Amino acid sequence: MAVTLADVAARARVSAATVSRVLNGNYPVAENTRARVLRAVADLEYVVNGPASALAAATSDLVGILVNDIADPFFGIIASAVQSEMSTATGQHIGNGAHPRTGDSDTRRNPGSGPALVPAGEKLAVVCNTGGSPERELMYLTLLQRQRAAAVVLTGGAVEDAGHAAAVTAALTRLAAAGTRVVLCGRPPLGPEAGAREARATAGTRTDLEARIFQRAAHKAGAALSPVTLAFDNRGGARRLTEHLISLGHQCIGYIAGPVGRTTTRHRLEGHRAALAAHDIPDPAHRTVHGAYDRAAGYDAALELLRRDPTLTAVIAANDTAALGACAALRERGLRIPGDVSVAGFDDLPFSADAAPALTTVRLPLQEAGARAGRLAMGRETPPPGEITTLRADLMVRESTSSPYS
Amino acid sequence: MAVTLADVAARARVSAATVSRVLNGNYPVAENTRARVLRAVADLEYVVNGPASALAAATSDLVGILVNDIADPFFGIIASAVQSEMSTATGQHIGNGAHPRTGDSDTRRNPGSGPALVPAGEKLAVVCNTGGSPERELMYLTLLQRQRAAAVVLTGGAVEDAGHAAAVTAALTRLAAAGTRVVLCGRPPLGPEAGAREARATAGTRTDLEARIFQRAAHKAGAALSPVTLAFDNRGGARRLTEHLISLGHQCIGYIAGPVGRTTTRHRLEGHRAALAAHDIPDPAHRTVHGAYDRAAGYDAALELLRRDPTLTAVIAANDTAALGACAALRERGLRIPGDVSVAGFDDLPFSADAAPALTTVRLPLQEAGARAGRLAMGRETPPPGEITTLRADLMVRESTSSPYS
DNA sequence: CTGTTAGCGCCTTCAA
DNA sequence: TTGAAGGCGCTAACAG
Repeated sequence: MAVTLADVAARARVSAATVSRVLNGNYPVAENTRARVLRAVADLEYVVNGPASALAAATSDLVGILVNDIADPFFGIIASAVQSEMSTATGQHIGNGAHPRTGDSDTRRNPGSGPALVPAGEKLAVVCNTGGSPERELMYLTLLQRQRAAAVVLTGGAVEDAGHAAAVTAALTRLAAAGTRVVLCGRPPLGPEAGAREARATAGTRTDLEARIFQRAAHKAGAALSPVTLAFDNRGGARRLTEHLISLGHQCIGYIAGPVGRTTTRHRLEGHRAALAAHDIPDPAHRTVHGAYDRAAGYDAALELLRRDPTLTAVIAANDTAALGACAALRERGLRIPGDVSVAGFDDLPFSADAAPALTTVRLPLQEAGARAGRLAMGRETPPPGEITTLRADLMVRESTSSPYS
Repeated sequence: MAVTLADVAARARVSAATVSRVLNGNYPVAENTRARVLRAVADLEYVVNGPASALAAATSDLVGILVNDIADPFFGIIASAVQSEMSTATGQHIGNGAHPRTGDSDTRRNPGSGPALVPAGEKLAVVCNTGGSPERELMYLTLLQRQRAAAVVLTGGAVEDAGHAAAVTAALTRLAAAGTRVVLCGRPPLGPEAGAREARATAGTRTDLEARIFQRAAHKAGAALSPVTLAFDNRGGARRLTEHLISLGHQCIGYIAGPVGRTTTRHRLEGHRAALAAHDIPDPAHRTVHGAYDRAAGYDAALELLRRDPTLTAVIAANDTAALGACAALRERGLRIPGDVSVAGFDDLPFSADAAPALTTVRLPLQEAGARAGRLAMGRETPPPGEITTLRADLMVRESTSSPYS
């Protein structure tokens, strides 16, 4: 059927072993032999059989990046950074649309037509969209283990459910045991404690079966698994944001939280509440509304908050997208921002600075996080001591917030 | 090292073939044998070795989705749709953050802990970010061929360069020859003609080598390759958009085009110019500025257009993101939208409706396109007659455009 | 319905 | 520096 190593070997009049060696560049080969082989490869348009080589070598060049929502730039930015960092060729983002450069770089270019020359060691970084579904997350993890992926990067918040936490921990443990590098990026650390706390928190509603499953997985995982973790300081950022509003004079702040049962949602909400508590500002339950991390949810939530308490002077959303939805809702209600109501978001996605008014928010170093995760996944950067790094979350004050007395 | 089929077979006291059969569900197996095998699989936490099975079966469950910019929701939305359509489990997007449902669905669920049960035939849909780089595009194509991908979906505009077009055509031809399904989504059709026209257009600047390469590839590809194509009506949409502005009374319209050398850029620009020409409105070159498809480019371009011609009454951007950047620039210049200057975009991304003022734009059925591409890639939908479908591009009139006399 | 027998294409010792 | 040979784990005919 397809061209195989043997065909190339025959044409180059060498053994298959030699062809393998020049292709993998991990063994000395005479220069002219090497040239002959390369020519044969080009002539035959030979393309390595990935499965075969992965089988023989017991490793593959697949790297999986799991995201909760690929349509959300939050994840797109992280994934993009992970990928660029992983590509050996320093492929730049050709944003300005310049014609592809044809200059010869250091790397030898493709001689003639035929398949693109893939640098040895090049990884196939792929992003998998879980859509926030625990089942799909586990499925992808299994699928990646099947492929004997070289590395797996999990991004974004996790679902808070003891059973699922245990299952993920188990899956990651298996992956790690199989030699796959595991990196958590913008995701809270794993570990028995995390799961245990959840287990306690939801104990009332959990079945015995779930409890047992969890115990088993937690036990197996034990201290054995502690993947490299890059976490965002969601709590701290949220707290600083709310404190900013408080310092402006706001006392009556509505909070549009993310979906319930997600770590990110909880951490941001905790930060918000910590700020309120620190200033002895009451926080009645009706001032918090949960919703998805999208525009429509922000829109609906803002309306709901207003309905519950028309005296609100500020609204904080769990992310920028929802914040903009909230802005739209407030505007339609005839309220001016920040004149009548201040609005703030979280993440500092690119469009936030361009909104009208520009959105006050919390900047997360998405790019940096992705890049580091990429290097970690490639094994090009040694994990930080303790294996868990917390990334800064800086307050970005812009035009959408002001004093309520103005 | 890892648990293998043989281990499972031994534990279940059956042959490896039998285990394979129950796992792949493509062959009758006695119910109790089947149960025994499944139990062994769970006990041993066995996970299929993907490479090995791909090698033996000469196919894999990998499906690649190539996008130009994963951080751009335009691609995120398409990719997301492709993926959901591909997942056999009707995994919904859990947007409302409800706790994962634990109800037993029709599909048998994971018994106990252990690896997630992956439905037979489940594909691993992965998205590859080319960053708009032709080299990376080719590299990914080769990498996917290596993996013997089941299907490849190319999304978005293509780079217009004879050499590259030929290389892509050649790569896709090889892929198709190897049994990989190829789908073009939101990307203009391939084919010798397309390449040929480009070849002619740029003949002056091309080297003989490139010409020869192209000839060869075009010849090989010939009529042989005509992948299923889903194209957007970029020309028509752009034309209708510009006509809308003209009908409002605008005569002096600035155009912020996308990066040069891209099909999408050219098609939209052509539609714009066709509208102007049809109404005998002059179109001096200085009214068009090229830039990336991002916010910063739109911002800069708007400023440049204004500098060149302060009498502009409208600005059309090649996409929504750039349009919003342009809005920001105009606003900073003290111009009101649409009072002083009308602004329009393209794509109708979710945030466009929420901008202030809501953006007039052209809606592209991204979701629908992605979903169809997904079905096509899975072979679940037969290609339309002629194998090339053009998707509608509907004008969405909102608040950012108005008569220049208002 | 289940077991047996060959490979699938490549990598990797081990010799030469 | 190169060749020869065995096996990686699974699937797909064939038998039975």
